[in-house]
Amino acid sequence: MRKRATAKEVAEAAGVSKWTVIRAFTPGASIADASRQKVLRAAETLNYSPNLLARSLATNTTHQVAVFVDDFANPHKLPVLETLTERLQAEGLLTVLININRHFDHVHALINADQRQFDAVILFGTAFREETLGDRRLGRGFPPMFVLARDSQIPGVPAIACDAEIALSEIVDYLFDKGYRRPGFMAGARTLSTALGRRHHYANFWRRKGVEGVTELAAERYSALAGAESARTYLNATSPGSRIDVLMCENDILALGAMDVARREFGLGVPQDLAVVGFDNIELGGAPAYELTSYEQPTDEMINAMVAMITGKRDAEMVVMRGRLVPRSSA
Amino acid sequence: MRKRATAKEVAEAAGVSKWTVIRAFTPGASIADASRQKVLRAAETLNYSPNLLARSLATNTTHQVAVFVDDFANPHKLPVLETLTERLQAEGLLTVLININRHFDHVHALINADQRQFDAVILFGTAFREETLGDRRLGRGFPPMFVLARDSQIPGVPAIACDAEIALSEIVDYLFDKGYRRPGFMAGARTLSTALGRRHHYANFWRRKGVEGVTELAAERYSALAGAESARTYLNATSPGSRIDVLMCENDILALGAMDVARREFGLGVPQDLAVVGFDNIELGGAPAYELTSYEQPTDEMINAMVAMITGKRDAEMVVMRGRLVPRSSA
DNA sequence: ACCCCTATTGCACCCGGTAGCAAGCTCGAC
DNA sequence: GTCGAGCTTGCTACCGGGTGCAATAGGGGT
Repeated sequence: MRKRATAKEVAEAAGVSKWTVIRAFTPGASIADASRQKVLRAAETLNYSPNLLARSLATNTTHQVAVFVDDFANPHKLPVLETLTERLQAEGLLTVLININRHFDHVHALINADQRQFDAVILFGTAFREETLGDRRLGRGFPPMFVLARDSQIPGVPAIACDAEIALSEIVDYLFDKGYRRPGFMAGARTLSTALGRRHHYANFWRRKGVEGVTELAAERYSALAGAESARTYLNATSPGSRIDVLMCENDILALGAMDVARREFGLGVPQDLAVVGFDNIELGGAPAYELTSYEQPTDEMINAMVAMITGKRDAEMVVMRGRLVPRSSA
Repeated sequence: MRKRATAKEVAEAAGVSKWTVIRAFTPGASIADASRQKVLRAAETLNYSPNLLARSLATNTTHQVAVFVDDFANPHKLPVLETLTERLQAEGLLTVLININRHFDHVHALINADQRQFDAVILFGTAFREETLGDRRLGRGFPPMFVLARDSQIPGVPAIACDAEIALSEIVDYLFDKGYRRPGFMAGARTLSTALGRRHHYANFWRRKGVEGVTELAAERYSALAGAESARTYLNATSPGSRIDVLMCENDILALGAMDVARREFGLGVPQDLAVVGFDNIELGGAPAYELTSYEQPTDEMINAMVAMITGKRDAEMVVMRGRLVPRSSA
C-alpha cells in the first residue's frame, strides 16, 4: 500500500517549489494561472490532495466537533444527530460522536477532546455533574463547550435549550383545561432529571392551579422498558379509585412504555382511565397506535443557533427557545 | 485564552530535553524513573498532555474511524451506533459520524476521509453505487473500507453482514408453515434494495415452496410514512378478496407504517386479515402495540468482527453471519 | 583505579503542511 | 532603454511531536 502523494512530490513533478503547489490549493492565493494549471495537472496524475491533519496542526483548527451522547435509548437522538451532522458539515465541520458510558466518562472524553484539538465540544443532553466541567485540567486552550438540549448554569458553558418553564406551563394549562386534577410525573435517571427542570416546573404550575401534590413515579433509566416497569409498579400498588388521572413523563420513550403497560396489562383506556403526556415528540409517538400528546423542542432552531456560535457568527451565550405543544388523543 | 502547554515547555520546567518529556508519556520507553517523576510533576503543574494531532501526523495513525450513515429514519441505527462507538472506543478509536446526503455524497465524504487520514471507513448500511468506490482518486494510501450490514461484492472492500439467504429461508419457512400462501413484499429505496438482496431471496424461497409471484409494493424511502403510503396505495387498489395474506417489509420501520395503515385505515386485523413481517427487530416492534414478527441481525457479533479487522486482530474479509427469527403475533 | 556494558539522554531529521518576508520577474509608463 | 509597481515565487521558521542513532553516565567486575 503506497503512501499518499505529498506537496513536495507534486512540486518535483510540476517543476516548481512545494509552496507553489500549496498555493494552487489555497483559494485566493497569489499564483499565476499557468503554474496553477501545471500544478493541478501534476496533482491529478499523482493523485494528490492536501493532508488535512498537517494543515490542522499548522492552523490550529481541526474542523472537527465532538458530540457527547450518553443516552442511545431515546430515538429522539437520531433525527437530532441527523440535523446536527448535516448543519455542521454544511459549515465544513465533521462530527465526532463520543459515547459517554461507564467505561468512558465525561472527564475521559473531555481530556481526549482537548488532546485532539477539537474546535468545539457539544454535550448533547448528557447527564454530567457540574463539577466535572470544572476539572482543572480543562481550561486554558480547551475547546469551547456547549450544552445542547438541557439546562446548565455553568459559567462559560452556554446552554441551548427549550424553555422548560414555558413548556410545562403550556402543558399544565392544557391538562387543567381538559379537566385533569390528579397529576402524576414520571422522572428518569436522577442526575439528568434535575437538569431538565421539568418535574419542578410541572409541580409548580399545578400548585398555581390550586392542585397540590404531584404523585412521583421514578424510572431507572430513560427507556421504554424502564417506563413500563415504573408504571407497572405504580399501578400494582394503587387501587383504581385512588390513582392519578394524568401521567406526564419526562420524555416520550418513558411515556410509550407506560402507555403500553396501562393498556395491555391493566386494561386501562387512554386517555379515559389514564391520560399520558410525553416530551420530545418522537416520530413513533405520532403513530396511530399511540397518538401520544407531547411537546416538541425547536431542535432545528436550537441547532442553528449553536452552530452559529461554534462558527463564530454569533456570540456564545445561553439561549432558551420556545417549543410547541403537540396535542393528540392520549391526553 | 492561553494555548496548551507543549513538550518543550514542560522540558524547560523539568530541566530535561523535550525528548525526555515525550518518553515520559510513551509507555515502554526507555527512561529513568527519577526523570519520569520529574517530568510528570512538571507536566502536572503546567497542565500538559500530548497533542494527539501532532502525534497523528508523525505516526501516520489518527485513531479515528469514519462511519458513513445515510438513513437516519431507521431507529435501528441508534443502538448499533451505540455498540459501535463503544467497541471502537474500547480499542482507543473515536468515531467520526458522517451524514451522507445529497449535499454531501459518498465521493465527497471519501475524499474527506482520505485527506483526514482516518484509520478506517465504515459504510454503515448506506446506499452507494459500486462504481463510486472504484473512483481512481481513492486507492494508494486510502484508509481501509468496510461495508457494515449490507452486501457488497467489491474486491478489497469486505462486507460484514447478516446472511440474507438463510434469513429469508427461515422467514419463508415460518410463513409457509403458518399457512400463508399469497405473499407480498415491500421494498424501500431502489438502490439499496438490490444490495440487501432480501426481495430476491424472498421470491426465490416462495418459488421453491411452489408459490409463484410475489406481489411487490414499493416505498419511496425507508420510513414509517413511506411504508404507510405504500400500503395505503396497495390496499386502495385491491379488493379484500384479491389481497395478499402476508406482507414482508424490507425493514421494521416500513412494516410499522404498513401495519398502522392496515389496522387503522382499513380496519384489517393483524395477522388475521393481513400478516406483517419486518426486518431488524427494532425495539419498538416488540412493543405490545405492534408485536411485530421480525428478524434480528447479530449486530454485536458483526461489530466485533469488524472492529477486530480494523485493529488488525483479524484478517479483513467478507463475513456473513446468521441471524435469528423473532416470531411475534403479527405473523 | 580501570574497563566495559548498558540504561539513559540528547540530537538531527522527519511528518506535511502554513505564515510572512524578500527576492525575482514582468510589464507599462516615461 | 530605464525604472518602479505589483504579481510570482522561493525561503526561513514553525506547528508539536516521533524515530533512530550517537553520546553520556552510572555501575559492576577485577
